[in-house]
Formats: sequence, C-alpha cells, structure tokens
Amino acid sequence: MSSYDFQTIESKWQAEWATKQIYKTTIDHSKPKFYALDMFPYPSGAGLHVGHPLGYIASDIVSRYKRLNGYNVLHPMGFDAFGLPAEQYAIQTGQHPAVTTEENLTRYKEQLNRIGFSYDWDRELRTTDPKYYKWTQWIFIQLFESWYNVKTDKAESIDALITIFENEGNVNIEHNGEETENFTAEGWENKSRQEQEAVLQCYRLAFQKENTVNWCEELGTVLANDEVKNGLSERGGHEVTQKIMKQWYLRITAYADRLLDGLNTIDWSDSIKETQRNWIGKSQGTQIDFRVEISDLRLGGALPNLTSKVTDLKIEVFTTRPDTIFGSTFMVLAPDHELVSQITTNVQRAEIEAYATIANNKSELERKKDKSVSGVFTGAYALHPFTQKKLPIYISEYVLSGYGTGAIMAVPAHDDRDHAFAKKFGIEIIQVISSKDEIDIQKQSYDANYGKLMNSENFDRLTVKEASQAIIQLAEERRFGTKKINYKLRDAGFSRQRYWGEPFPIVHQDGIPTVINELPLELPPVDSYEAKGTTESPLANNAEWVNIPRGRRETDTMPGYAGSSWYFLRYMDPNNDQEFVGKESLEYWNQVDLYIGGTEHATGHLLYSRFWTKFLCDRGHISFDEPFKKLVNQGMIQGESKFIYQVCAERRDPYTIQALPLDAKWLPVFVSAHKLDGIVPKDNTEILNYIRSNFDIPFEVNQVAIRRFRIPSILVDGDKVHTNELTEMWNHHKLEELLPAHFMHKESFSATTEVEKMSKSKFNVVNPDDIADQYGADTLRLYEMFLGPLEDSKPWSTKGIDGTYRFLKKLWALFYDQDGTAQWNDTTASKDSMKTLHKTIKKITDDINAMSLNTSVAQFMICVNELGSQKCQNKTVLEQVLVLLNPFAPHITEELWNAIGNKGFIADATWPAYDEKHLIESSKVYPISINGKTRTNLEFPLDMSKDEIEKNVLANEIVQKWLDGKPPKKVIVVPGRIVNVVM
RNA sequence: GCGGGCGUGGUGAAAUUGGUAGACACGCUAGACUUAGGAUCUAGUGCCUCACGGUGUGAAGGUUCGAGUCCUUUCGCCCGCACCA
Repeated sequence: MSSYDFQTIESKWQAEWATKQIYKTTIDHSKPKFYALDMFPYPSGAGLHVGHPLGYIASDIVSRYKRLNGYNVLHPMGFDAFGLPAEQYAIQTGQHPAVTTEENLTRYKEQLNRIGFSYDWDRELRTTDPKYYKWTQWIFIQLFESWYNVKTDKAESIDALITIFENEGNVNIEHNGEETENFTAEGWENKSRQEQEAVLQCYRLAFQKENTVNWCEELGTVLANDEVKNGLSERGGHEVTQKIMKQWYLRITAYADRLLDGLNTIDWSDSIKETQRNWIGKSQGTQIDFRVEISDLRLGGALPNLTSKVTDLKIEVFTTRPDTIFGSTFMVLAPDHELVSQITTNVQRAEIEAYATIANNKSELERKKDKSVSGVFTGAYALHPFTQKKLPIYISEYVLSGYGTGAIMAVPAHDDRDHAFAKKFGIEIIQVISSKDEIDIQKQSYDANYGKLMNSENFDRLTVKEASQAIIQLAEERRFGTKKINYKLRDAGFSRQRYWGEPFPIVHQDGIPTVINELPLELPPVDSYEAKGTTESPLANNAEWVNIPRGRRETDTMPGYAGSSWYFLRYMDPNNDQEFVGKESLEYWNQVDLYIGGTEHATGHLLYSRFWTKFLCDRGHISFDEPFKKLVNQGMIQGESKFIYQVCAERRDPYTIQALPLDAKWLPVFVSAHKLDGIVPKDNTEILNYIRSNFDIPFEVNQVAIRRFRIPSILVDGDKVHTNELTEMWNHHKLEELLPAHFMHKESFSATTEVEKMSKSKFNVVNPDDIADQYGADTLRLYEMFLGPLEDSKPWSTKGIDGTYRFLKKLWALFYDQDGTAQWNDTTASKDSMKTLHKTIKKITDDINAMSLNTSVAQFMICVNELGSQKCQNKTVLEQVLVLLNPFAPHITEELWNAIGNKGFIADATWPAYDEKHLIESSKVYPISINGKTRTNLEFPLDMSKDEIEKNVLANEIVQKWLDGKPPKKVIVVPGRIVNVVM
C-alpha cells in the first residue's frame, strides 16, 4: 500500500476482529484479571456525540494495554435503556418504548463499533431486558426481606428478625430504621397481621412510607432528590412541587456511616469523595428536650381567666453547638412539625395555619428563590432547660422538617439566620461566646466556633470545646439531652409513576405487600403510556394485569437507577439464568479495577451502587463491599453553539398605518451577530433607532423584539454564516414554525460562538462518525486523547486534528515510502533508535498508569519524529513501537504488524520490556546559571566530582565574563542536574 | 455561605522530589518541491529590542543558591452542595 488508507484498513480489521471474536473474554485462572468499565450510556435518539467516546477511548486504551501486559481483561459495554425520553416519545407516537429503544441502541452500537473498541459484545446487557431485570427485581426482594442490625453492623434476614420478635419482642433489637414502640413477644403475638407488617416496614430495607416527595406534574412522576436540580426536574427541566404520597423507599440511610467510611478505602478523586461526604452530611451534635408551656383559655377549662400550664409536651431540638445554649432566646419549628397544631394557642391559630399552608405548598423552586425572613409566633413558650426562662416558639420556613428534629433552639447571637429572625421579630440577642475582635452582637452574629463562654452561668470562661462537653454531660445527667449524630442523607425514593421501568414484584394483599417470586415479572402491554392527572402509573390502566386473585399488584415501577445500581456485576456472567452472577465469575472478576465516567453521577448512581454492593455483601451474595476500586472522571466535551440575532419588527400597513393581521404582523429578520453585539443589552428604543437607520427594511417599523437566536453550528464556518443554507432551513420550517425570514447583511453574515453542553436541542452536536469518515477512527482516538487531560472539560474543536492525522501518516512513512516500497529490514538498530524506543517505552508505560494519555500521544509524536530523522528501518524497533501504539490506534498498528510479517493479532503481542541501559548517558549537558539565570551550557561526565565541575565552570569564559573578576560567593552543583553560581 | 478545582504564548497544552518555563501539536511567517493541492519537506515563531540584553506562569509579598511548583495575602473563573441548626 503506498499511502495510509484508513478507510480500507479500519473496516477490514473491524470485520476481522468481529469474525475471529478476538475480544471474547472467558475466565482464565492462569492469568491475572483486570476489569475496566465505562459508565454505560442511555441510548437517546440523538446518537453518540464526540463527548461520549472520550472516556470510552481512555478505558479502551487501558484495557488493551493491560491485555498486552498479560492480563485477562473484562471490558464490556451495555445500555441503560429504561427511562423517560423513550416513554415521552411513546406518549406522543403510541409506539412502544421498546421499539424506539431498540432503534437507538442499534445506532449506538454501530457508532461505537466504528471507533474500534475492544468490547466483548457477547456480554452486552440492557437494563430493559427481562432476563436482566429479573435480577433487578430479585435484588429488590432481597432488600425487602432484610433489615439493618446495628449490633452486627450489617443487613440481616427479616425472617430471623420475626423469629426474635416471636421469642422476645424487640427490646433487645437495635436497628437503623424508623423508630418503633417497644413490644414483648406477647405484644407481637397480639398484633394483627397488618399491625405486624406496619412494624416490619420500620425495619425492612425496602419499605413503603407516606412522605413528602418531589412531584413532577409534567412528567407525572415522583423524583429522587438527586434527580431534582435547582428545583427543576433534571430531565426536561419541569417544575417540581412537594406532595405527600405513599412511596417505596430504600433504606440507604442505614448505610450512611459505612458509605462514609468506605470512601477512605477507594481510589476516587477528592472532589467526588467530598461531594459524597457532603451529600451524606454527617454532623455530630446534641439532642436537647425543651418542655412546652402553653398559656391559653383552652387549657383553663371552665375558668374564665387566662391560665398557663406547663405541659408534658417536649420539643426535641438538634444542635451542633450545645455550648451556645445560654444564648438561646427563642425556638423555631418547621411549619409542618407534628407539634405545631397542638401547641398553637387559639389566638394564634388562624395566622399559624395560613402561614403553614402557604409554606407547605410552595414548590421547590419557590422555596429556593425566596430567602426572605418570615415566621409566625405560636403563642406557646418553651422552658429553657438550664435557666427556666420562657422562650417564645415560632414556626418558620427556614427550619426544615426533613433535617434533625425539624425544630431548633435559636441562638441569634451565634447564628446568622437566627440573628436575622430575631432582628425582624424584635427578640433579645445575648452573646455567650466572646470573640477576639470587637463586634456589635446586635448588628451581626458571631458564628465562629472558637472563643470563651460568657453569660453562661457556671460555664463562663470555658472554651467552646470544653463547654460543649460540660453542657452535654450535665444535660445527660439531668436527662434532657443526649449526644446525637445526624445525616443529611435521606432514604431513597424508589417508586416512579411511569410505565418504562422495572415492575415491582409485589402484590398488595389486604393492605400487606407480599412478594412475587416468579421472576421476571414482565411489563404488561398497556393501551396508553399516559396516566395524566392521576398519581398512578400507566400500569394501573391495565386492570386485568393489576387485579389478580392474590390481590392488587403494585403499579409503580422502579426508578432509572435500579438497573444501573448493579449492572457491573452482571457483566461478569451476563447469561446466567440461575443466579444474578455465578460464584466463580464473582470470585474471579471481583471488583471493577477501573471505572470511567462523568461527574454527573456523583451523588446518584455512584452512591446507590455502593449501597447495593454493601447490601449484597452483607447478605453473603458477593464478597466485596465497594464496587469500584478506582474511579476516573472524564471531563465534558462541550459544543460550540452559534448565535445570530433575530429581530421581530412589527409590521404596519403603510397606507392605513394599522398593524397588520397577526400572521403578517411580526416579521422576523435575522441580523448578523457583529452588527448587534454590544448593542443588544441596551433598551429597545435604541435598538429600534439603530434598526431604522442602519437597515433597509421595506416597511414601517414601530416596535422590535430582539433575541439571540441559536443556529446549527454546521451552517457556520469560523464565524461566517452560510446564509443560503440558513434561509433554506428556515423556509422549510426546520428551525421554527414562523414566517419566512428576511436576512440582513448577506455579504458578511457572522455568528458569535458560545461554549455550552453538547446537545441536540442546542444544534451544536458533533458526530464522531463524521470525524471517522474524514480522518479515520485512529485519528479520532488519538485526537480525543491529545486534546488535554482526561479529567478536564473542554470545548470540541477540530482545530489541530490535522496534527494527529499527520502523525499517523508519518508513522506510515516509516514503513512505506511514497511508492509503497517496504522500508523495514533486519539491519541493526542505531544506538539513537534504541534510545528513542526505550525512552518511549518508559514514558508510555508511566503515562498510561497515571492516566496521562495526552502526554503519551505527544511522546509517540516525538518517537516517530526521531525515528524518522534517524532513518530507522530496524524491524524490531518499528515492531515494538507498533505494540506501544496499539492501545491508542488499534487499526493502523494491526495493519502494519501484519504487513511486516507477523501472524495473528497484535492484541496478542507482548508489551515491550523497558531496559534502562539504552538511556544511560556518560555525560550531561549542565545548564550553568549565574544567580539562578541560565547563561550557558557545559557538558561534563556524569561521574565527575562536584569540585571538578566547579573548577571547570569557574574557568569557563562566559562564566568569567559574568563574574566580571569578582569571586563567586557560592557555587551550587547538583550532580546530574544544574550548576548555579552565586555572586 | 461551605466544599472541590483552576488561572502558563495567538490557540490546545507540557514541566518528576523546587533545578534550562512553554515539550508536543494547532496557527502564523519565510523558503523548497510542484501541470496552484486543504499534499509533503526545511527553517523560524513567548513578549520587548536591529542587537547586546531585558522581561515573562492572574496580582502583591515571603522562604530558597534557585519558585509555575512551597507559604501568606489578594483578584478572577469553573464545578458541586446549600436556610443542614
């Protein structure tokens, strides 16, 4: 072959690899294993864009590298295919989501295969496949039939727990679940089945509970906390409101501590670990009881006068600052705190109820936006446990029912939010911690947790730390307080009111959820994928399926993260229909050695997977309790969106000066970006004047509406817009259903660029197929790696892709000259070539281990440049370079490997051994600096003594010139590195 | 507010434990070859300066023989979490 014909080469070898199944993986106990995994994609209708393969290429490089180093590598790929987009599409078209999913998936696979990944497609899995979700349902059942035993610190069987209840009640049980009343064996026996189940629900790791949930009306489903971003649904960006519903939950909170501790044992980035720690949100503090005093006619009974009574009611508060308790001057409850209605006095009732109603019905978004200080007095007072002072009790939105106890002791002097509240309601502010700097506590709170106590009776002059301990101790002695740990982490909502998800293997029988053991429980057909206006899933539409002799089936389905929480296990043994994974496979493949994916799953998928893994480990199904040993987060490849301006000018009839009928009234005009950039943020009158005077609009313009208008990036070259094609797209209603547009400034119509997330709706998607067509998959692979560090986000740009393409052509030229004559032979390699080769072996090996793949590519370029100028024709050297490059550019290396006479596949070759002897130098060119600035270079033997070097350096004429006759103060000689003369 | 990260040429970026800042590319300039090609090759390219030389890693200090790297202060940007008591 005379020139590098990537098209022929790539399709040839891809076909060859597939037929010979060279990436098929089986257990081989004679080899060490390596499990490299990518976060599997959701196959959307938009297809892959150039951002997807970034991580896939990196994991493929590592996989191929490990294989060349003698590892048995598991490198699978699959699809996370349950989810909303397919279902939304089904709602619009009536087409079954399985059909669209299948189509998208086929396209994804085609695109992936073009890039030359070493996947074992026999292990492909899809979360939507009943053979797969059979085991998702099975794991759910295991969760349902387990509880968390605090004494053994692990999940155990619920049947064993029932036996304990039957024998001794629950007095000796400590569990990580809902609080329950104590009962004896007899008490248990006396309960009805429903009552017993209600108790068990407090223990089970999969359970139902009535709770405030994130409800998204537009999507018709409940969402988990991590699926809500800034008060809007992550998918689609729809409004989310709070609603009380009965839902399935997974008791992830039982694992809070272990999820936290486990982070110390895994090799993940600090930022992801920190995000998870943050999300779990452990805080140590104190729970303190405040008794309630109510002054009310109601309690006075027949007596007409106002009566005050100290009640038995206690308000429990959680605080991390028990040391500030003497500064507490009021209390605040969450508006939906359970004691609110009991303690509210008649006088205050109307106001309290009005406030609570508004607060409880606010959407997530409204709540986040509104940070103003508000609240209402309940009329009740709490008694300070130390001073017995009466503290007014308020309700306010700034106290959340979901965290701690939903009640706080407010310390305005030392908490910013309490301070703001106290100022607004005129409540006393008492400083109890002294600050170093002079501050006016009436104006500003002092939130720092250091200083000495004041105004705190016997505790004065203790430090914050000492006082905390002393106060907790006293509180415990007097039995009104105790140490307490709180978490921000909430139990994970597991119900979705959707069709396209795993059905729960549950039948409700007389109000008792019971398990269906015949799995898989397949999704039944339904007439409509919609159940708008109800809070039920579309499955409820199929009455025949729902109502069975045993009872009523659960109609909710599982959330998207169900299938993805354990998929990495299934790859080990994807076709097993007896077990979720066979024991031998589990033992052999074990943990994922390298997991690559985006940071967007930091608190969702990555936390749930860890939770499921720990659970499965507890119940003896697997032997490890962290799923992913090493995690690498690839950065996002962003797209470059192109904008021009659209001016809608109001058109008036020139004769009647009347506005024209609606359809002809607004005439959209596109304006080149360079005409309006910098003008647009100003007011409309100015723009109107500008438009009138600078543009030739063939009618009277009285009003304009102007906006930035995103156009497909393919219509832009640099910043130049192809107006003809834009006109065409516009006229064919491909952009928006509007009137034909008039274009302005056709001659030099420009667009501005903005970097955004790559997405179909932003018209900025770059398809890897296009790159593969133009340059080939090997160039694409190298280029994506060369772009910069894997973890960094960067905008996609094809600037520079020529460099990597040229590199491959230069590589080719080492093997064939322009006429296609073979260049390699068996003459001995030069010393320089051996040096180049071994330098490269070392650098590439180190770089792959450090995941520094961009610098690897640079080293390959150096290597090929050097071998080129050395005119290296040595077959062995060239061959070893091919092996080194193979993980990065599998096609061209396979082709050349075969061309020079090797049988079989380069994937089965051996990674070249690094031999330091080729790099050993006898001398070193020392940079000679004077006062730290390099002035010259001098070569000395490496074994020359420091004194000898110093002598030689000082004798040098350039050094002499700089010294200017003065003696040097000091000469620093660092052998093998540098010489610095200080004067 | 809290947590994590980042600031280096015209551009993407390199730089082990502190040891020649800008590797490798893109782009640009000049040249060569050529029945003008977006091909290939050669040379140059941080900035200022004809040059000697000076200067240079967001800014200001500090430690050091020597700082992109360590310390302090400060400015700017990105990401995550957030009335979390």
